[in-house]
Order: sequence, then C-alpha cells, then structure tokens
Amino acid sequence: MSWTDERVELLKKMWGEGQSASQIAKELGGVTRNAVIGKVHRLGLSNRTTPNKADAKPKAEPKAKPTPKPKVAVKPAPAPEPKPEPKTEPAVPQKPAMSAARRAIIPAGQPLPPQPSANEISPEALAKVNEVEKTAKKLSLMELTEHTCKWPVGDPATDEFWFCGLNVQAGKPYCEAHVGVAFQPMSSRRDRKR
DNA sequence: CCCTGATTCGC
DNA sequence: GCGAATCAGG
Repeated sequence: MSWTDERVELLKKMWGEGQSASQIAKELGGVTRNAVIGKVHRLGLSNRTTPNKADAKPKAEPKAKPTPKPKVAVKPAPAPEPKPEPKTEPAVPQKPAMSAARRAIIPAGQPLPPQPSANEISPEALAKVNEVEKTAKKLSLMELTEHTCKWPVGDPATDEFWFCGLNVQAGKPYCEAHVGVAFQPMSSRRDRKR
C-alpha cells in the first residue's frame, strides 16, 4: 500500500486525535505501526512527546556497523535552541505537576477518577466502557497487578464491586476503554451549531 | 511480556 | 520516501 492523500489525511487526523500508531495502522490497513510512525516523522508532526535531551544520543549500535566516524567534529557552537513549541495542544490532561506542598494536602491515595455519570463523555467512549464491563475480569482489589485495569465498577460498599482488570494501556492505569473515559483528551463539544 | 513512540538506515 | 529493525521507556 502506498500513502495516498486520503490515507495520509486519515493518518494526520487520527494522530491529531491522539490515537496510537498501532491503532492508526490497524485502521489504515496494509501498514504496520512502524510505517505509521515513520510517516508521521516524515510529515514532521512527531512532536507528541518532548524528545528534548541535552545532547544527541549516540544510539548504541546494535549491529556491527562499519561506522567510519573517527570522531572528528567537535561541536563548537552549542546552539541554545529556544523551544517555543507553539503546538496546538488539545488540552492533554497530563500529570498536573503540582508542588510537593500542594500534593501533601491530598489525604490519601485516591487515584481513581470519578465514575462516568454526570460527566460529559463521548457517547462512544461510554458505550465502549459499558461493553467492556461485560467482558471485564471483575478482579478484586487484591487481584490487581501492574497491568490490570484499575477501573472500579459498582459501589465499594456492595458485593457488586469489582475492578475491570483488563490489560492496561501502556503506562496507564486503565485499559483502553477506561483510559478513554478517564482522560478526556479533547472537548466533548465537537459541534455546536449556532 | 504487553504496549508506546523514536530513530536509524538499507532499500 | 518508505518501513523493518531496533532502541528506549511505561
């Protein structure tokens, strides 16, 4: 498959929405996530994370590469590199780096977000959650591990309480569906006609 | 081990 | 330009 205009457009759209490369690749079909990532980089919209390191990493060579680099050039100019980064952040709910004092106010660990009730969440995300709750592993608190979704379902005061327990998304405490409702990346008001 | 994106480099 | 292999990390 080649990168037609439509495919590139879909790629940009999904990437802009915060979809993962593998999801995009799956949606596009015929490409791997590596291809998607490569294309993303080539398109120049790879700034999702801050790859800002003090200096370039030498990148450990995995294979015996005939690198005829006798280490000659010594960078004379450090190049301050101002990073304005005027990217259009879709209000990504990153960890609110609150001060230590501020954090100390919080009584106990309650990392669990509010249940999706009155919250305005995408209907699709809600539907996905509702569906995933049917296939949830329904783990108890003791059964939770680092890679089980820790989304609570039901009332803790009831015996109908359990945790989702599905495979978590990389790095996140929840599975994909619950990540979708826990972190609402973009405004739910996508269309308002006036 | 699952996943994520980032980078390199032969094609 | 493309993307597999690889790196680096959660």
